[in-house]
Amino acid sequence: MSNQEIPRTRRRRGSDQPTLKEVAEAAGVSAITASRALNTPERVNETTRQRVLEAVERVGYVPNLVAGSLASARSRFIAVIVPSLSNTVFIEVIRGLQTTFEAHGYQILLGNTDYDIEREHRLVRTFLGWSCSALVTAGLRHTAACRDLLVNCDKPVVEVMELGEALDLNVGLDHREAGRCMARHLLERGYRRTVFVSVGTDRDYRAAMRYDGHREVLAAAGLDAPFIELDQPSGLDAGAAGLDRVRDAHPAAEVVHFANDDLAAGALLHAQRLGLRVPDDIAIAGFNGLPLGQHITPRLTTIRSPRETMGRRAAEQILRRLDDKRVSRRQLDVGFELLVGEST
Amino acid sequence: MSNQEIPRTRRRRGSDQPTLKEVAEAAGVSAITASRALNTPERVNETTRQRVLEAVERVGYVPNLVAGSLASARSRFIAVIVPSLSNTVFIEVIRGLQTTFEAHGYQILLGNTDYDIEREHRLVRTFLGWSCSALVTAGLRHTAACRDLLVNCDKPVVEVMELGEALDLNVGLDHREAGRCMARHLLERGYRRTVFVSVGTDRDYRAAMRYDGHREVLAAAGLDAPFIELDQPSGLDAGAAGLDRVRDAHPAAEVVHFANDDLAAGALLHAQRLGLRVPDDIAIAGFNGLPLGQHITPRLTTIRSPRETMGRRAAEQILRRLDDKRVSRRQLDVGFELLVGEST
DNA sequence: TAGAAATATGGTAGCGCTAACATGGTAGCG
DNA sequence: CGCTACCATGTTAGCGCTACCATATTTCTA
Repeated sequence: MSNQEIPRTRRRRGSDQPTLKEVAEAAGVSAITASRALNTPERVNETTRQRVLEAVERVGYVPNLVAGSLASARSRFIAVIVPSLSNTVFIEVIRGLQTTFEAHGYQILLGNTDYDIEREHRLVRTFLGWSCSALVTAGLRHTAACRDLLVNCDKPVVEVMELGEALDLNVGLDHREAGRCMARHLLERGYRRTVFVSVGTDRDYRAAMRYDGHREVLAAAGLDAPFIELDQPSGLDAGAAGLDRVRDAHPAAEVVHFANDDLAAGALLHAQRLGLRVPDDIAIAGFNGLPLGQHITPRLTTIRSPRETMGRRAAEQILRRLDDKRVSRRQLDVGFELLVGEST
Repeated sequence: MSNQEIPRTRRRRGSDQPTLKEVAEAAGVSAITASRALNTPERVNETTRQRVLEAVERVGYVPNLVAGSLASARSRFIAVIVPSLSNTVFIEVIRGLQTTFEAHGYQILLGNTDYDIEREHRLVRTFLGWSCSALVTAGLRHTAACRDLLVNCDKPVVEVMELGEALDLNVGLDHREAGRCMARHLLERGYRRTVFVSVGTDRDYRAAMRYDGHREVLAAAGLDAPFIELDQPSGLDAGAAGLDRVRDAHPAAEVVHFANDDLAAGALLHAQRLGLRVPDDIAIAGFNGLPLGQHITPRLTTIRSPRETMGRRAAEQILRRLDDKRVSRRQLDVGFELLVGEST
């Protein structure tokens, strides 16, 4: 029969980008040598390497990293999972991670949980599907299934922000102690009637931990520690509203301990507008140590958290682990610093 | 011979994670059916689909997205390239992109150029190597090689922030016009002696464009438009320093037009500390419309740029393009809004 | 100078998945 | 009833790269 079934090759090149094979042909070497010239240059002869690099230029080769990852079963991705991009705190941690990792040739895969641990779980699955080299996630609270994935994935996992019972590596600070620290400062200053103001402690549970520390210290001094939770997103507006709420519900309050500097600064600026004298009429304290607080008059008393450092340290721990140098301490306390301004 | 060369299969499973094949076996179907059950559920029988999903649960399958991308020649990555993570402006654009893309099942691959277009070029290469579905990059300035890559990659490319001669899609605002707008406002208010203060215009060239607009309007009114460039990173500190520089170099200045709100707010807070009356002793204007400016007394006159919206619009354009619905306008002006406070 | 060790390169076989084509069964229609 | 149309599923062949092993050549060592 003249019309035989020709099992014609089914070509389905993804694109018409040149491949490593074409580079190899252009350089007159095998594909594997071309691969080595690009990835482990010390394992090929210098002149060969030059020929390959030249061929890369000539044909306009862009390595297909997807194929490389599949073949080598590792990518150069670092999964970074944060609860929010609206909070400077996480941005700065990301910056620390990003700077360190990018310098070592790793890419950040950014995920945002919106404070939902189910979403965290889904993101972890996705990122593991990308064979990421390591994962960084904010906080110690996860769904059970997510914990399983993280424990069994056999990759470095860093939980950042707070300290505690971690899955693998842990870089953060002790929020309860930070709360205690500020409360002690307030007592030293002679304040007795405090109010702690926070937003959404179900989401920002670290704020709740700081409140716990605060309350503990006041309780030890035989004092009450009233608490107000605002039902709006954190920000300067919320801080202003918080101050109003305090003046309404606790007219005799001497000092307001805000869960973060955005709230505290909002309150401070609002106090200015209302013509209240800070700290004489009402004292104000915050948490985070944002630059803004140090520019307002009076300067805000707050606690500086080393956010960018936290990101850098986390990245360093991971890099060390990936280099297979054992990581000495699995838990790293980055500490904090009380900044005393004139607002208390 | 009893000791034949057994060409033993060299197994080199990347991990001991279950694969789709194992899921398929557990469900009693072929691999491709399992694949379809997960990716195109409408193409399999409902009961089959259920069996597959159940098998996925049972064996604890996590899809290998790297393999999937290689086979299908597309990933669900969107490359996002920004010059800095220290600037709220880019963060908010990223937030807009992130929210929209994550809702459609795309992952953000984040790159930071640190205002270096060579680094941008390298990032573009890397991201193309990951078969990203689309690229978003800040600004219209690229190296020639980078332009080539972007033009020839046959993927949606959006240049955000400013408007102009774009490679593909373009979402942004007219910075020169924003500069003009503020300058006109200042003239209307009766100010004649202005100073424009900026930082690193070689990097933040959009600030330079705003200055161009500012100068143009003043020149049309026959007025000089002195300019001061600070050599420190933008921030409240720099704003304070900027105000000092102006008072030193231009003691008769009536108004300072700052390149952004961080600088302007820093100056405003510094003026408070110095006991200067704003706007009577010196008026202050900014750009961006950050919340901070609206909380300071007097409120900052500034221009609100729709940053998160810019990200969202860019994402929508890309999604439409990926769905192959032709995108009507390739250039999208998101506009801006003059916010008049009491600082001018 | 033989033998070991190091260096440089190549051939082959996958990595885990999906596109393309093939097949068998059921429904629709004149 | 024969035809097409469609649906559900399977078979095969890659996607582009690198791990693993093998081989050839050079250098070093005893």
